[in-house]
Amino acid sequence: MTDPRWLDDDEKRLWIGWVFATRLFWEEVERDLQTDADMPFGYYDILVMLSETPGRAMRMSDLADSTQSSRSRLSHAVNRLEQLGWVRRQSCPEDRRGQLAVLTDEGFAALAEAAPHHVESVRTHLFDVLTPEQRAQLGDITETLLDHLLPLVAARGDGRPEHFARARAANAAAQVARP
Amino acid sequence: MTDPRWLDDDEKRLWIGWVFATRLFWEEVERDLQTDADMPFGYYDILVMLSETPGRAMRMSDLADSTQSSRSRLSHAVNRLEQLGWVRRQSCPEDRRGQLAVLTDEGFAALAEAAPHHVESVRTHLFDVLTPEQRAQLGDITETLLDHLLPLVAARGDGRPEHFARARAANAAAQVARP
DNA sequence: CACCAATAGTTGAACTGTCAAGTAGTTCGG
DNA sequence: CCGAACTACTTGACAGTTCAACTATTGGTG
Repeated sequence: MTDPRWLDDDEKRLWIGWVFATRLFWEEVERDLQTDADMPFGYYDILVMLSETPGRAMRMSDLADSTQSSRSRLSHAVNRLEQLGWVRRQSCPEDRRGQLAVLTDEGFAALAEAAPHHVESVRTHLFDVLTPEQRAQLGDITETLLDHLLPLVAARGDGRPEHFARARAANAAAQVARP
Repeated sequence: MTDPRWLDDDEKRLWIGWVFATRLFWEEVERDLQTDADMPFGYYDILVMLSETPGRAMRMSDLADSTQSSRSRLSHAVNRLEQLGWVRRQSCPEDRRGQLAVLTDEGFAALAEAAPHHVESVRTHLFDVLTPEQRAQLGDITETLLDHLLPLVAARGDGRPEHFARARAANAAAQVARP
């Protein structure tokens, strides 16, 4: 690599702040979720996505895409969720390669139990600490980052970005399951 | 839990943007580092921290604290790094419970090789896409988040926050090892 | 219609990280 | 100067992730 563009002091400060903030934030949220509901965020996210789909069922690929997950990861995750009794697999009528992941009543209940804690956690660690102005700015910034990141992911053909719209439209990952 | 404070639509949008942005960002950076240097960010971070310490050696606990790492995690990581020949353990003269992690020449070389790619990756996925104004705002926001998060971590007695200052003062994680 | 590429999903091995428990050395009160 | 409490670090089992390889099915194309 020729002539690396090293960071100057301001940039370093921002970088380190970003590293710590994002990583600590996720540690906190995952930790809360683990404590309150005994599930990792990735599983929570899957349950939410299913809970908000009509029929509470989704094709594996679609589910993978809308949860920022590789197919492999999702497959393993659904194995685990199936074993917990929260999700059930069902083969897809239209496409015999396909599988549907179906949220069970137990899964829905687990989610309904977890959701209020999780929302509280998200508020505590994100919304409550930011001013309205900062929220607006952060919204902008994440927009910008996503404009850069989503095409990258798309280019690798991982699937996913087509589904960001869907994930975004859905309540995805925070609001959920008011019974 | 009584009366959860569900997110409204704007908040949901921000939340989902934040989730995707932070997670995709880290996926990209970790992926780049894996591709270019065949190491996870956590290991890179350890090597950087060592490389910037006089003597290129550090107590395990200090190293853990300055890399956002539990002692256990660090211990495992150093096992791996030792096995790669990049770090060497050495028992600490002043405190016979203590261990020093020492960066080897091979470790330094691996870092020097990785660093330019990594900086480029960080620029590409973060700095280059943001306007100067957005950078300033993001700096502010991460500050704010850290003001909230660091005390939390501290309260759990994980160690760490005392060392944030140090990590910040050091070049930590991006600039590095101009030989 | 037969073939072949692309799609859907799974699996197992290797790796990283977490949690709880364990060892060893230090410090400090009585 | 003895023992209890604390600190430093390690370990082993386990959970989640990735990667590469594999099976089954579908959808063109000649």
